Amino acid sequence: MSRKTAYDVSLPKGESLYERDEICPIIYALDIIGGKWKLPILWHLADQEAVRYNELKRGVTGITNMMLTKCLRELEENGLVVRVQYPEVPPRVEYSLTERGRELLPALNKLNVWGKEQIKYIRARGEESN
Amino acid sequence: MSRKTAYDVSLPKGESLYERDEICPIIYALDIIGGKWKLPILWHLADQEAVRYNELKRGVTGITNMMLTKCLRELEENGLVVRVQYPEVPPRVEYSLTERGRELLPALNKLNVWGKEQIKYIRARGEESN
DNA sequence: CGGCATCCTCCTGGATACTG
DNA sequence: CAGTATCCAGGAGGATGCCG
Repeated sequence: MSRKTAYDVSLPKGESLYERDEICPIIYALDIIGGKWKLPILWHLADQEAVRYNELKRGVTGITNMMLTKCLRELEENGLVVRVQYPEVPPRVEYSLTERGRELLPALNKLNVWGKEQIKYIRARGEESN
Repeated sequence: MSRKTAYDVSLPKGESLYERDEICPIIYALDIIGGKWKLPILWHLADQEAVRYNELKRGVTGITNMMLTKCLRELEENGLVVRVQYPEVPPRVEYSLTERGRELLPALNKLNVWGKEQIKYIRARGEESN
């Protein structure tokens, strides 16, 4: 989805979640962790110290080299992930979450709680229509 | 983005944010509020009691009838928004957040806080490279 | 006023093959 | 082992026009 213009959503002022005429931090955040693979990658990094490229690839089911590399680069650019390359043969590269990356986890956890409730809610709703 | 398979991300068990072999609540949540217009619409509904269709359209800058209608229908299906139609001429339709929709706001607020920090972080980083 | 139908474009992500 | 390069399909979203 293209976000060229949507950051500056104009709204009436007030105590809303964001400030007028600013880029929206939530949309900004979601762009960073958006797409099909960013979250799976982040989770896989979340419960380990450092993970090697192929280890990551095995962990994130179905991802291709292209997408894995691309996502890791983007996460790195945004400072959520660090890449450490060891000068060995065969090559070894390890990825891990930065402090900034870890700071995102509580927010995701909130979403997680809501999402679980939502799943229950939708299921209950589906059954009552049977 | 197609989520046909990505819900069931396989990960080593442990105290990670989600349970193995379950659909991931975070991805589920992000799918519901994802896309270009859902968040702008939700915010616009967040600080009002009830909003009429064209009022909403004026508030969410740049959205077309098609996208507005489509997004509202999807939000309604997921129980975040209610549509109330009044039997008048000319027709009047009002949209508002449900309780479930409001329960999402605290989670978004967390993301908002992180996003603001992230913006500062990225800006600082950009300047140090000048 | 509050939509829906149709057509079209572009961008994300997939498939496949190759390399230092 | 840890990636790149190239090509391609599908779907989200945009433009435009019509309707009860």
